[in-house]
Amino acid sequence: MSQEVRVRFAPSPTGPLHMGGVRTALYNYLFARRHGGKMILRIEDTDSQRFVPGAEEYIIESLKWCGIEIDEGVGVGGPHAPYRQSERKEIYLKYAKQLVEAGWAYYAFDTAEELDVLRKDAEAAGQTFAYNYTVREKLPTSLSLSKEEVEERIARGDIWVVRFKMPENEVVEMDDLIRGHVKVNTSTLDDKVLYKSADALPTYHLANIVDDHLMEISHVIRGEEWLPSLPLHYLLYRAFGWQDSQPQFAHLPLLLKPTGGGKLSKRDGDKMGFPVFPLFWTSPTGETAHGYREDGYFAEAFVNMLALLGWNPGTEQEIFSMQELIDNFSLDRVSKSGARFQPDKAKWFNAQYMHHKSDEELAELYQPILRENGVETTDELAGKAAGIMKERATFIGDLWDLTSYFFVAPTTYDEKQTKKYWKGENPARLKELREVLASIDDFSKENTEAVVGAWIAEKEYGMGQIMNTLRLALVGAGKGPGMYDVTAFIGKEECLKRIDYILENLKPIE
RNA sequence: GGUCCAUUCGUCUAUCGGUUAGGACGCAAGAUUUUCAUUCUUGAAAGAGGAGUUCGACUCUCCUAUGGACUACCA
Repeated sequence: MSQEVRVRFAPSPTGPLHMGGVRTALYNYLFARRHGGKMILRIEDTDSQRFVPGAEEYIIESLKWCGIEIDEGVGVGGPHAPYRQSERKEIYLKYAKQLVEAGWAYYAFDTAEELDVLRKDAEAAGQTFAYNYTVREKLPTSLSLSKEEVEERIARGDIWVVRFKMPENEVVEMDDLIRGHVKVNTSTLDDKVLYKSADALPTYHLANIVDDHLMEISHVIRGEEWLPSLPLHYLLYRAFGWQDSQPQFAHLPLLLKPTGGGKLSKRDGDKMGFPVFPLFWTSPTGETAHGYREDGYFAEAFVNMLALLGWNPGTEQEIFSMQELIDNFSLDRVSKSGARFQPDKAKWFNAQYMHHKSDEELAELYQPILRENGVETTDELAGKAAGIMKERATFIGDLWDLTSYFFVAPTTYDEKQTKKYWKGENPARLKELREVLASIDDFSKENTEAVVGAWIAEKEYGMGQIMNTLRLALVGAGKGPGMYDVTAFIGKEECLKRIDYILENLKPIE
């Protein structure tokens, strides 16, 4: 690529960023890094009505959590600052006027209410109202009104908008890096609003093109929902005379609901029992939504899962670090069709990352949970316990259930296991085993296993009966790792204590 | 309704004209095991339909069907 790669992620702060947005950001980031380019974060807050306090901070924190680094933009600054469109307000009017003067746009004085009426009337007549070449010279616009009247209306403070003057019958030919060649006839398009005088702000279309141009964006990688407005954007580049430096476009397939039936939306999450947001979210009105982070997902697993939803490396590798994603990413391996999000797969990815964590990493993550449960222990022991059981866990939060008996002696016993093993000769045998254990000096896993194994063999006892009875005493249930993992972990003294406890406190089943 | 995009196992996907259509998740069975798991092995499971082009089509073209997006003074 001869030209410097500059991509942008340009969310609108209308609420928490959902996972589809995170994926768009991720693909932009991977593409930028892959080509040694820059990743820009621009906040598109041109809709004052829908602005949600806290959303911008949420977006920034989400990207940070995911490891998506911003080179330029809101929060980090850069040569094209400001990167928040509300702070660039004064830039856009000039460009809107430039378009009007060049005959590519015009003023329109309709009120929102008037347009609503026109739409309703058309609907009632079984038609669709389109603001386009068929009506723009009949409605109050600078195309139908005299120059004087237009100036007068503007001067006296009538509200107006600038609309793009969509050519009447022209085929726009476009190229998309993912979809290939696309053609659209402009007659099917309408005259989009580019600028609104009421709040002195541009709409997405104008702000987007102007900023992408000013910020020297080389590639626009965004969701497929923008594909229908691509012809307008092409025409805008042409109207401004910027077609030579126009960015290349790539429209990403959508993320669909697990059930099919539509794109994943902000409301789907809690309804279907999985998070749709990266981070926990509290809206200004107090509503909350689950987040992957708080639900126990590792950022690396979340990113890995998202990366593979709509892109694949062409090999059978599925586990990728961020660096591996960067090294392998390319837009031509992005699929064209929407990808249904599957919560089960997300869990699987998390489990994979869990299994590969070191004891040290696990200790750090697990300690807070141990403390919550009233356990004070060393990082070494926390990590060791987690390490023994990690392969059975999907989330860090699973570990407590899986390892609590390493730290806390059972005082109640699982009913099923009790009925099965706390009967017959087993209690007496456990007493014998206690003495065997008491005589062992080297309580390591290997030695204990050798001594106890030899004893069972010599006595010709049933391995299953002995071990499960011991398990009942030490764990309190029919679960857990190999018995000698437990004995070695809790140590001789604690072992004997737990055996004594069950012998004294649990009545054998007759 | 209109415009545009898409369509391989239930799901995510590989295949870039010639394959027994491969992998992963999930599911089922078996093996291992002192328990619960893990793990391992195996299995079931797909080219939407119809025309063409071609020696040959999942792959190219067209039609149909289905799904989706867009159709705001929202992004």
